[in-house]
Amino acid sequence: MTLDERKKIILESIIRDYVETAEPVGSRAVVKKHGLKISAATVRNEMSDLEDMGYLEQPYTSAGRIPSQKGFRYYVDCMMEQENLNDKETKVLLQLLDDSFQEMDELVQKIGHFLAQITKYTSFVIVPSVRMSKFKYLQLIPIEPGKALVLLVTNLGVVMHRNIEVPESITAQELGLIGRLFNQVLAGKKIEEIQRSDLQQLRDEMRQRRQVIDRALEAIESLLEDSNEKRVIISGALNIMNEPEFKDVDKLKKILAFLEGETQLMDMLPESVGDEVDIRIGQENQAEDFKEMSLVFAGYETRGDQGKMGLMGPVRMEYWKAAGSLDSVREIIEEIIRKRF
Amino acid sequence: MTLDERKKIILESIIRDYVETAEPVGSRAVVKKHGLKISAATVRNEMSDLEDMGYLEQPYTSAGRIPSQKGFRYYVDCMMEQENLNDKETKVLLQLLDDSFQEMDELVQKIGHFLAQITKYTSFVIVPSVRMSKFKYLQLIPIEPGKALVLLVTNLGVVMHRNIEVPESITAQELGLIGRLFNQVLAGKKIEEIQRSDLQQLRDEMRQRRQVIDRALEAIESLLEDSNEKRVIISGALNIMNEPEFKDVDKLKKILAFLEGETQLMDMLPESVGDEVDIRIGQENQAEDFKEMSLVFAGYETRGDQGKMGLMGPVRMEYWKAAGSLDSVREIIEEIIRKRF
DNA sequence: ATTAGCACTCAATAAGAGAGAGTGCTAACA
DNA sequence: TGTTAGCACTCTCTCTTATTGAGTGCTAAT
Repeated sequence: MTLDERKKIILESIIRDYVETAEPVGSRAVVKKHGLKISAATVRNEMSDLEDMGYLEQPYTSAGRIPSQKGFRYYVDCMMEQENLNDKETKVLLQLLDDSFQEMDELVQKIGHFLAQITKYTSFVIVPSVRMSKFKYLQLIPIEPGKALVLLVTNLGVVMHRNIEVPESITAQELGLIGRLFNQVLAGKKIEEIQRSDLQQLRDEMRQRRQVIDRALEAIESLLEDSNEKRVIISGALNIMNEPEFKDVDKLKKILAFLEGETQLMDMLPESVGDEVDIRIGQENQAEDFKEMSLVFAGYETRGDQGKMGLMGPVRMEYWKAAGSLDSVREIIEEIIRKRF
Repeated sequence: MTLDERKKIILESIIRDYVETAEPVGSRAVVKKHGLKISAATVRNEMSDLEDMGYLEQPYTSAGRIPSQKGFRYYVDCMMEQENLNDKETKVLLQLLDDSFQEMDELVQKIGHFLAQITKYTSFVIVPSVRMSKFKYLQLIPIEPGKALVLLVTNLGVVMHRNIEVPESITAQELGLIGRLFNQVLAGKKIEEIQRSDLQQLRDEMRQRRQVIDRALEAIESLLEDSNEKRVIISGALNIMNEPEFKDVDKLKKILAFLEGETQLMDMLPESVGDEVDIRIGQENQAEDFKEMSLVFAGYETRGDQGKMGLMGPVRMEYWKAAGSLDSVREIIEEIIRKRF
């Protein structure tokens, strides 16, 4: 389905206007705004056509028109030009990331903040799963009699730790030895591929310290579970409150509650995101409480798992800016990740 | 200033009613609710007196009365009986804390959740500062050529880590040695008391590795800064949305924005909290954006620094429940902390 | 195909009319 | 002297009823 040039101009004009003002747009406004050489009556006819085609709708007889979700979809698919970060914004981002950050989590936090701030929408960033990164180093550190610390470092620099109980009789040397053996066995393995069976031989060799090995493995498993849960970082949630469509507290509550249950957001996203920025408009979203929101998201590649990031706003959203920002940010941070990790 | 018995009953009755319904309370309602043996007219006279004294106010001529902030203050100071956790709630809490938690942060997170859930208010918990805990263990772990990990464990089990750069030439043995020397020098010292000068001798002895020692110190310092920033954990912020006084989005926004800037909340609290649960009603709060909220908070003692926790809600708040819950929770977690740390 | 003109529609706002809850005052009463 | 019944009065809330104005859809002329 393709529209003739004039209809496109009118549709775009209405979308731009509506996104800006959140008010229905009338035929006169369309003519004035774009200084069109045609009369309001002509525009009215065209608008009527566009409504019949489903791209516009009328809140009530004889109000102006607002773009339907189908209208936004058409615009996004066939007409929209992304608006990437401008020089100033890019500079801000680079400066932000220039300060040394310690690990992925910190980087990702900063990205989230930046996106929310620049677009005035709500951002989310999903930290690439530790599961996909590679085992680099493990150490068992005696803390006090009967207690030790399992320390795990991956190729992405993520450090995780957990306390375990060990027999009081065990010596620092022994713990050190066990750690080194772990390292030998697991070196370079993907974290998610670590299996108890990998350590079967080790377990057999060290009969009397089998318990410690098991505890360490349990610790690793529980670390992975924990780091799975906390993978979504949301910024600028309060920006939603500035949108007139959410001046109603009950609507607002639904959205914020939805965001609080972070897994719900994750569940809406596809397993893996392609090269393009992806857009979900209103009803296209699965979750019932999210059908008045739009979602713009993209993936970013890391050594290991793919990360995801995105922006959320009302259906009346500046898709061009959101998509463009994500695209620019992706490029910049993929570059940084390549260098750093 | 003390009130006669009947005025007290009437004040309490109005407070209880108003807290429950958020509506002005009339004289008839007071009589009915408490099955008083006096007439509505008499109550009206008493209410008029209470208004003159400043404990009640009228939204407009010939509406019912609502308690003034001064009224709440009087009630809280002179009449209120705390309502501690009941058996069921206590059981829930104990069960929640029964699962092994790894560190203070996790414990505190759970407490926060619990408080918010049980009271339907917004909770905050301030994690005791790492500064006050004691140095227990430090290790320098070689990660890859030119990079090492500084690992710091305190007596409260807090583990912090940070990457530093080291000369490529340095060996694992050397790093281990430096770590051990750090341990000797710093053993048992309060974290906040660690000074560069403590390590002067060490620096002198190890001329050619001075740089590594400096880097490690810098890492420790930056760790402390980081852990200072993130000390407030807020739960149940969305509960505020259920209060009718915040059905207006702008008011809501102010409060939520206030909570987002976590230091603002911390700045309102006294340095150190006494034995009693403390209550700040409405205007008594310093912060401009918080003058329509009330704050109920208490300290909890740990080995080292004092932690704080509290509940926030509208002025029309169930102070008895909030204060009682905090008191009970304090008792329970201080017990746990004594055992665990 | 385009446009000017005009009647028509419907939300938003304002103004007015009860209704109802609750008070304050007065006068009677224990 | 404290308590109470009775009643007029006040003020919000809600429900109607105009009024306004933006914007459309249709018709007829260009």
